[in-house]
This record gives sequence, C-alpha cells and structure tokens, in this order.
Amino acid sequence: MSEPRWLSGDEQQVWRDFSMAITMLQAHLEGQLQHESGMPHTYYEVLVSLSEAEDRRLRMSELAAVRRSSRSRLSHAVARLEAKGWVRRESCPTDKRGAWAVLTDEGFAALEEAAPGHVEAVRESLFDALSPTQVAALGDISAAILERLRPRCAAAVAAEEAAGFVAPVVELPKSG
Amino acid sequence: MSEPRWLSGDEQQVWRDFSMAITMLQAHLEGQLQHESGMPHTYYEVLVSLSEAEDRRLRMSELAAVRRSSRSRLSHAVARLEAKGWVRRESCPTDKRGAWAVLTDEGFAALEEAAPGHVEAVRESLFDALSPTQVAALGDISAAILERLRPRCAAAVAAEEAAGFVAPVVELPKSG
DNA sequence: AGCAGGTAATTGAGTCCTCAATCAGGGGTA
DNA sequence: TACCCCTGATTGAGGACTCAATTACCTGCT
Repeated sequence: MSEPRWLSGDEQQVWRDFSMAITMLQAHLEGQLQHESGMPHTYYEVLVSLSEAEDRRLRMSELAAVRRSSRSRLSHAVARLEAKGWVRRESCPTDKRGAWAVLTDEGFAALEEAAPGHVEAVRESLFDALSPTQVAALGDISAAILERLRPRCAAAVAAEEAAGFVAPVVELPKSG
Repeated sequence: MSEPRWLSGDEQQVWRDFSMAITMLQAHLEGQLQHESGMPHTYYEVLVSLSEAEDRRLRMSELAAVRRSSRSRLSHAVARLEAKGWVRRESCPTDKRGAWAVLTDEGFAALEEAAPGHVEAVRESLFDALSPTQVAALGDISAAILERLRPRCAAAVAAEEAAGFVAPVVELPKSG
C-alpha cells in the first residue's frame, strides 16, 4: 500500500464542517419528527414512498429499493409501522413469497399531520440558511455524490435495474 | 398555524438528493470503518478528538462538547472503547465527580491503522466526486448550516461557552 | 456547619439498526 | 416429477443510541 492521499488543511476543514453539519442536521430533524410525530425519519420516508406509489402500496423489495434500505431493516420497520396501524401487509397472490406493504388511511393521516412540521424544520434549518445560489450548488453536489456512490451501493444498483437504468459506458477515473 | 411553507419542486429535488446523498455517504463510510477497522464512525471521531487533545486526554464533558455528543452516548461509547483497550478512564483529583478519558497507546495505534483507509474512503466517495469549486462551495454551505443549527443545539452552545464563544447580537431573521 | 440546588457522569430500558441464519416459494433442467 | 439454486421476506442476537432516573459530588447561601 502506498502513502495514502491525506487531506490538505483546507480539505480537512471542509470535511470536518460537512461531517458535523450533516450529523447535526440529521439529528435535529430526527428529533423534531420523533418529538412532534412519534416516528423516526426513516419511517417518515417509508410513509412518503408508499403515499406516492400507485394504490399507496409497494412490494417489500420495491420499497427497499426505492428507499435504498436493506430488506431486513425494512422488514423491522414495516413490522413496527404495522403495529402502529399505519401500514398493512398483504400477501401477494401471484408470488406467494412476496408481500405488499400498503399505507392505511391512518398512516396517510399520520403523514399529513407530520408533514408541515417536518418541511418547516427542513426549511428553517437548511434552506433558510442558504442563498439560492448555494441551494443550486448543493443540488449539483448532491447529485455528484449520488452518482459517485451508485456503483458502490448494491441496493442502488438493484433500484436502478428495476427502473430500467442503464449505466454509462465511461470508466470512472481512478484518479490515483 | 398558517399554511406551511412547502418546498418548491426544485427545492424538493435538492432536498431529496441531498438527504439521500448524505445518508448513503454516511452509510458507506460507516461500513468501511466497521469492516476494515471494527469501529463505528463515532468511535473513530472520539479517538481523533482524544489524539489531538493535550496529553491525549479530555474530561468526559469536554469530549462530549467537542464531539457535540450527549454525555450518555459518550459514557456508553467510552465504556466500549475501554473494553477494547483503546481508552482508559482516570478519575479527576481536583473534582471527584469528574473523569478523564485517556487515549491508550493501543488506541493511538488503532487510530493510525484505521486512518489511511478512512481518508481514502472519504476522498474517493466525496472529494474525487467534486470539482475544487464545488469543494469550496460545500465548505461555505456546511459552515452556514452549522451556524444556523448552533442556537438550536444545546451541546453546541455548551461547547462554545467552554471555548469562550460569544454569540452575535443580531437576530436571526424569522423569514416567514 | 448544614442544606439546597446544580453539575459530572453513569445506568437501564427501550428503539432502530446490522449481520447472519432461516423459511418458503419460484423456475429451470434432466 | 424431482432436483437444485436463486429470490422474497422474516427472524433473532447484538451493537449504538435516546431518554429518564440515579449516584456522587461541588458550591453558594444562611
């Protein structure tokens, strides 16, 4: 192994600030949702994904792919959401191994109730802090990171194959 | 409560990409550290903070403040790091309630061994994906988020008071 | 001195995650 | 049909975190 490509002083500063910022931001939003709506952010996003799906239902593995979540995590999550009455499981007639996760009316109502506080928190802690230029830059940066992470994430690959995504032919520069 | 300030289409796109990007990035780095060095990212950062402190030691509450961590979390973490032999606790002679967390030689060695793989992962998944301009923008964005989050985070306030920080007198614009 | 209230740190229960193991059912081939 | 392997989903154990309660000690007041 050769000498690692250490971060420069500036890079280190950026990384530390970025790392701290996203950690605190996530903790802040997690706390807000947990406190005001009694659900973790992950569960909120599961409800959102279901609410946007056709008939407000998705197969477990589709849901996992959309959310870039492991099946195990999702299984636990849906079990808990089912206990809360926000999601219902239905077995799949065409594939007996399969299961649908279906958003219940109570789940939809819980989401409607949680949403305003959540978006307000997102706005207040993120968008209000940034200029329009910075917001645009953040969009590009996020897209670049996602692009970079895609081949490294099995769940992402599965999600895209399900959606008919075709990977670009160009090689990622190995830049080392 | 008035109508919430919903996100515009563009904002929503940015938020979803950003949220997914940071979640995947953290998961990626967490996995890398856990896999190659057997420690979660939080513990890695605890070791880093100790390694940079004078005599490689900090009081538990100082460490919590530096890391923006709850005392409870830190207590659990240090207990586990102690079990691994990477950190040692010493009771404080001047304040019998207090405790020092001291980085052991084994802990320092573990950090030295973990560092190259970790910075390589950070470089590969973050810096290699961004142009120098984007890196600079990300630095500014992160600083703005941190600034915004500061008054909302009790741990941050405590940390800054410990460091002699004086909050600016200006009001945050309520921008509603 | 004696006490009240605050601070340092830990503890335990409960939640959410990961990982590996498991169960159950498809789908191709001989 | 019988077999094998792959896929969909769940389970349980163990780790990391949160929140609330607790212990131990300091400090200022009377």
